[in-house]
Amino acid sequence: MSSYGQFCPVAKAMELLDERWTLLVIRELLAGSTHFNDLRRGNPKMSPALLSKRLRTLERAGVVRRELHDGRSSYTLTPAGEELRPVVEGLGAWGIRWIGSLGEEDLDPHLLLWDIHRTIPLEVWPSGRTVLGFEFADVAPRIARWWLCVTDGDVDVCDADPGFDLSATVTTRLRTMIRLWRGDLRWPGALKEDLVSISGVAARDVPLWLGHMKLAAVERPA
Amino acid sequence: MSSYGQFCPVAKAMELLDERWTLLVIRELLAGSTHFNDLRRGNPKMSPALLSKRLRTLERAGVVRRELHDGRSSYTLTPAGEELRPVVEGLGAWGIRWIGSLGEEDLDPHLLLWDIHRTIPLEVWPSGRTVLGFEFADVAPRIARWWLCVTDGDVDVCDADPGFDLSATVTTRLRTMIRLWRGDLRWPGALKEDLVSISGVAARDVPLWLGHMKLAAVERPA
DNA sequence: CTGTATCCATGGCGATACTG
DNA sequence: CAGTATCGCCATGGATACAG
Repeated sequence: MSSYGQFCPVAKAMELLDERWTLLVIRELLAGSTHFNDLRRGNPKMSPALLSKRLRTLERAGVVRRELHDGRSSYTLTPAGEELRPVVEGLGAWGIRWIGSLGEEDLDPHLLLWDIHRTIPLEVWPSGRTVLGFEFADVAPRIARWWLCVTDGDVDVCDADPGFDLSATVTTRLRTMIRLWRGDLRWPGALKEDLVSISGVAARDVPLWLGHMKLAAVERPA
Repeated sequence: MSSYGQFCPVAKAMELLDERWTLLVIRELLAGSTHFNDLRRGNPKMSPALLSKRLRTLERAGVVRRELHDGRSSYTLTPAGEELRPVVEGLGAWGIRWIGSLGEEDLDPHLLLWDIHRTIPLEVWPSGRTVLGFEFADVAPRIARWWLCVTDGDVDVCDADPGFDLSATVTTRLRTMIRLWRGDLRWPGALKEDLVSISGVAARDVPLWLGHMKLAAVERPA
């Protein structure tokens, strides 16, 4: 966080915000994560030491507030931090418009399921228990199969078979599933071209159940 | 520019944009600078090697376009780069609202005059030549005196006496002048409290001539 | 669960000089 | 004017282990 030697407000903002991981931590807080390990789950490649350091810096800067509730610490955004929402959303909108290509290293199934799990449109899922399976064709067997268990408004991500009956199973390449989630690819077209297949009694409902990430709605450049 | 290992558009955007100086270079391009040395003037503490590297990275990313006009290279933003304007403006608005305190190292008179020189409201200046002097009380003598020469829509910054008659001279601390320029402080109050004094025949017009930086209009938190 | 403590390698970046 | 070239430091941050 060394100084740029400028009085310009953009420079002063960037002194705090342009350090590696910082805005991604804020993105997680904006998304509603409040606990240390949730923040880690949203940024799995960030070391805990560095996360701790970033949180402390943001707290000193008045962007993050740390509180202790029955021995558990929780992190929330102050009004100053909350005001970074348009900036982070603007960066996301820009990113999805202009950074189209994803490298292999960007395709993390855990991150995909974690993101799906927290923005899923629960209101369109049936009541009772619904289990949705994923099978990714092109990743290591150990992390190729995932389950989403939705039980009366509660969502769980499993990387091991929970044992319940499956309402449907989605089979595709991880890259394809991520492109669908990001809105780079549309469900009808992907199904028609056999880029993805859905089996099970509730196969027709899966696209509706999953939806897209919020930024998927951003228009793309012509 | 190492990868975050995430498909999230915010993360992909930050892979490119969170490197030191990058968004400040883009800020300069958004402000209208097109030549290498103009970009340097806007970021005087950035080494030319690093500026060169950043420009190349941004060009590869499709954000900056480099062109040669009669042997002079010029840099302009592509549509993708131009679309970063709301992000940079958002960061500036956030910065001026929430990062109030400026360190001594942020108070660069050259940067102040350079910024004034390019956003000055020429339409309210008289026709013919007008010369405005600055005297900063609290900086090293070598960089304490500056002149702004406005000649029929052309603005020049001088760090040596141009020799013309002065329409007015502004005398104040550099910090105070910067606070006025940023809109942290208002001219009437500063004059009344003798934080700044203006001498010369056109003394009354100086606040109007100078105006403020654009972000000065941003409302501050209560 | 919520972090701290250490260690270490890397390479980013600052400084300076120089060139066509 | 518009950059390259070179050098070397040190801080950043990645990895891992461990602790209250």
